[in-house]
Amino acid sequence: MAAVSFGSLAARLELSKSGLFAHFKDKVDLELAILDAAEAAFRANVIEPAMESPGGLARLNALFDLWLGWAFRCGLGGGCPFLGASFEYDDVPGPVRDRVVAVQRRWLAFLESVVEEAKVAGDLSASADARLIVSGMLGIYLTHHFCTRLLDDPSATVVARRSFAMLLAGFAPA
Amino acid sequence: MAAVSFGSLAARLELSKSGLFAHFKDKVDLELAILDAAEAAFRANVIEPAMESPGGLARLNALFDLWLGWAFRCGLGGGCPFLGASFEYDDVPGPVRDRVVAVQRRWLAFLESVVEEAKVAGDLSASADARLIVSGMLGIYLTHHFCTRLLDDPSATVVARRSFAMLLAGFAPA
DNA sequence: ACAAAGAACGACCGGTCGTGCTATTTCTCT
DNA sequence: AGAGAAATAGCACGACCGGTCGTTCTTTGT
Repeated sequence: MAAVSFGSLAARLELSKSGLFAHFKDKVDLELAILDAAEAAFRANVIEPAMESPGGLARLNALFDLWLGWAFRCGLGGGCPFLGASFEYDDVPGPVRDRVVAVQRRWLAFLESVVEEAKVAGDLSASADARLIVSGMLGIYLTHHFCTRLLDDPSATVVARRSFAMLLAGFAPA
Repeated sequence: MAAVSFGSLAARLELSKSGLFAHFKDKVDLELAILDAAEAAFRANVIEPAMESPGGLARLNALFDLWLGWAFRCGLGGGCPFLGASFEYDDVPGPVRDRVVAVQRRWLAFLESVVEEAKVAGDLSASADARLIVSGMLGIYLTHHFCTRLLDDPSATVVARRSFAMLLAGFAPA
């Protein structure tokens, strides 16, 4: 978020800096709007397409596939905006951090609910710890982001998919 | 790294801003020095203690335990400096990013070598993919950092340990 | 005793940041 | 066509940024 400023944004929009203030009264207002837009993009490009898969394991697989690299696919050159904001604001109290926390918690809770669906459908062991599975998925996503963007590792996506397969294999139904 | 500036650092050190320039000629010089110091702390508080464990799986376990939350244990209030720098500089070319990349690559390669040791010692399946294991460990570390610092999740450490146990269980010797 | 070196100082520079104020333009609705 | 609202522009502000300057003070080696 530090990458975006009124000055630079106005220049890129070919608009005066003060003209932007007609739309965003504040810096935090701007940042919250960015998060809103990112959330809408995430919903449209990850959640909604996955909703066409039947609930349970199929949907979980679809969510994982769509989650991986979604920002890149949306043309967001800066990587996942939620991850960026998460690491930038994990130390900075305020409404922006609160929003980021809320978004992340909601997303993880949603993933957990899909895992629970897969359990009742018999696609995953009834004794599987949904929390552990979602935590594992988050780890794979974080690692993929890390290895792709920082380390330029071309095999990151392959490794991520294999990791996910192994994760689920550990919770296969009895 | 954006959190540290010559002005703020000088104030905290009760020293004039220009006095700092006698020690660090540049902003990047300062940042590289910070990374050096962080690396020394990491070596002293994670790697060296783990070297007292016998090589192989025991050392891998020690490394994991010492890795988790090492920054907090060292009094680094801002979380793992390498993670912060990684996400801050994954987009910013230059000597700082290069250094961060080098540090991370070296650390992951080192972890991989310990996994290989555990394989030849028979503590892990000979067919285990070291890359996959290290990637899993990184994911658990990232998730732990994320859940601890952003989400204030008190169960993050327990989940991390269980995830690690499950990860290794997937590669148990035949 | 004296010179060289290092550390610290305060003042200052150009630049960018977020943010306010006051026009002016442009659009919309009667 | 004209009134009123919305959007945009221009300008200035104080704060902070990284960085340079010349100057002092202290230490150290000879």
